[in-house]
Amino acid sequence: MIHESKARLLEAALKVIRTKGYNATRIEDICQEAALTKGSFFHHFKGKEELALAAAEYWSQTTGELFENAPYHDHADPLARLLGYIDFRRDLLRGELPEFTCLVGTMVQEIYETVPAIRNACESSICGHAATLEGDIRAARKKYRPGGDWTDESLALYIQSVLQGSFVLAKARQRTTVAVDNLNHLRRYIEMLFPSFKPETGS
Amino acid sequence: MIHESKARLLEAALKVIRTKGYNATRIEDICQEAALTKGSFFHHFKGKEELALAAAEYWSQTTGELFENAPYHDHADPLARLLGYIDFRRDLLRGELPEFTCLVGTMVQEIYETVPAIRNACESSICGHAATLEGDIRAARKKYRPGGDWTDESLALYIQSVLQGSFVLAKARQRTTVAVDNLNHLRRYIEMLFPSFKPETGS
DNA sequence: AGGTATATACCGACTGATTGGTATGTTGTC
DNA sequence: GACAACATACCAATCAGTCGGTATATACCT
Repeated sequence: MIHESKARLLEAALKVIRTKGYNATRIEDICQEAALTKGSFFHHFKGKEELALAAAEYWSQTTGELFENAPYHDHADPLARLLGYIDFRRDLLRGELPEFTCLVGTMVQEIYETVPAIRNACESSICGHAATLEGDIRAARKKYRPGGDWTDESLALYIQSVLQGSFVLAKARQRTTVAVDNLNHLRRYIEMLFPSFKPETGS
Repeated sequence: MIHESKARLLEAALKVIRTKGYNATRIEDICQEAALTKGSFFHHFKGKEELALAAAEYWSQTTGELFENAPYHDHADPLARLLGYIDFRRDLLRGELPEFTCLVGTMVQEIYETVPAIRNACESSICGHAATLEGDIRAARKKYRPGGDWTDESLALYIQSVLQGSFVLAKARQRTTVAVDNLNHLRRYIEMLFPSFKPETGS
C-alpha cells in the first residue's frame, strides 16, 4: 500500500500542476497544498522529475480505475459501450477546470522536447487509455461493417484528441460549454460512422 | 513599420516558446536565439508578460495573413472552401513539431489560471481564427440544409479543438501521423454532416 | 560647416529574489 | 538503537529585471 503522505503529495501535485502547469509548479507549492514540508517531499521523491513520473503513473492508475468501473461497460452492444464512453466523458465535465482537465495532456505540451522521460510517461498514459477503447471499436466494426478508410487505433486516438483539444479550448474560453459541444459533435460523428446502428431506447 | 530587432525577438519568442513552453522560456533564451542581448530585449519590451502579449498579437497577424492568402478561398462552393481549409491545415503538418504547432494553444494551457491578460490574448487568437470559418459554415448550411442540432460557431470551435488536440497527441507521440489521421477523420465528419454535398472532381 | 542637444538602439555587468536541492536535526515506532 | 517520517535551516544556482554606459542618427541653432 502507498504511504499516506506520499499519496497526499501526489494528490497535491495533480491539483497544482493541472492549475499552474508543470514548469510553474514549485515543489513548495505542492508541499503547501499537501500540508507537508520539503523534508517530507524529498524523503519520498528524488526530485521534481521523479515526482512528475510518479504523478503520471498515479494518474494512469486512478483514471484507469475510474473508467474500468464506469457504467458504460454494462451495455451489451460494443458501439453502445463506445458511445457510453463519450457520454461518460461528457458527464465528467463538471466543476472547475482543473478538476476535469487532463494532467498528462497539460504536462506533455510543456516538456515534450525537453524532458523525454516525462514525455514517455505522458504518451503511455494517453495511448494506454486510448487502447482501452480499441476493443469495443473493433467489435463494433465487426458487427456493423461500416465503410470508410480508417483504423481502430486512429479512431481511438481521434477521440482522445478531441478531448485534449476540448480542454485547451475550455481553458482559453474559461467555459465548459465548448467541451460539451465538442463531445456532442464527436458523438454524432461516431453515430454516422456506423449508419447501420440503431440506438437503443433509454439513456 | 515594426523595428527589425523587435521582429527578430518576436520570431525568436515564437520558436522558443513553441519548443519549451512559456514558463520554461528564459528571456535570455530568446535573446540568444535572436542574437541580441537583454539590454535590447528590455528596450523593446517591459517584461516577459508584455512579450507574451506581443507574441500572441504577432502570431494572430502572421497566421491571419497566411490563411487569408491561402488557396482554399478560391473555391466557389462554401463547403468546398471549408474542406479546403481542412486540407490546407493538413498540408501544413510538415517539418519538426515546433514548426507547425500552435503558439497560443501551447501558452494558454500554462497560464490560463495565472495570467489573465495572456489568456485573453490566446482566446482572441483562437476564437478570432475560428470565426473566419463561420461565414463559410453558415453559407454551406444555407445551401445544403443539413440536419442535426448544432451551431455554426460550435462547428468552427470543434475544428479548432481537433487541431489543438492533434498537436497535443503529436507532441506525446513525437509523430505527425496522428495529426494527419485526425484531420482525415474531421474531414469525413464534415462531409457526412452535409450529405447532399457532392464533392467536385479534382484535388 | 561645426557644435550641441535629444532620442533611439543596444550592450553587459550587476542585484535581488526565487527555488531546487542538501544537510542536519527531531520525533515516533518497531 | 535503528530506521522511517517528517521538519527546518541553509546553500548554490538561476534568472527577471536594473542601471550605467556607448554608438549612431536626427534636428536644431549659430
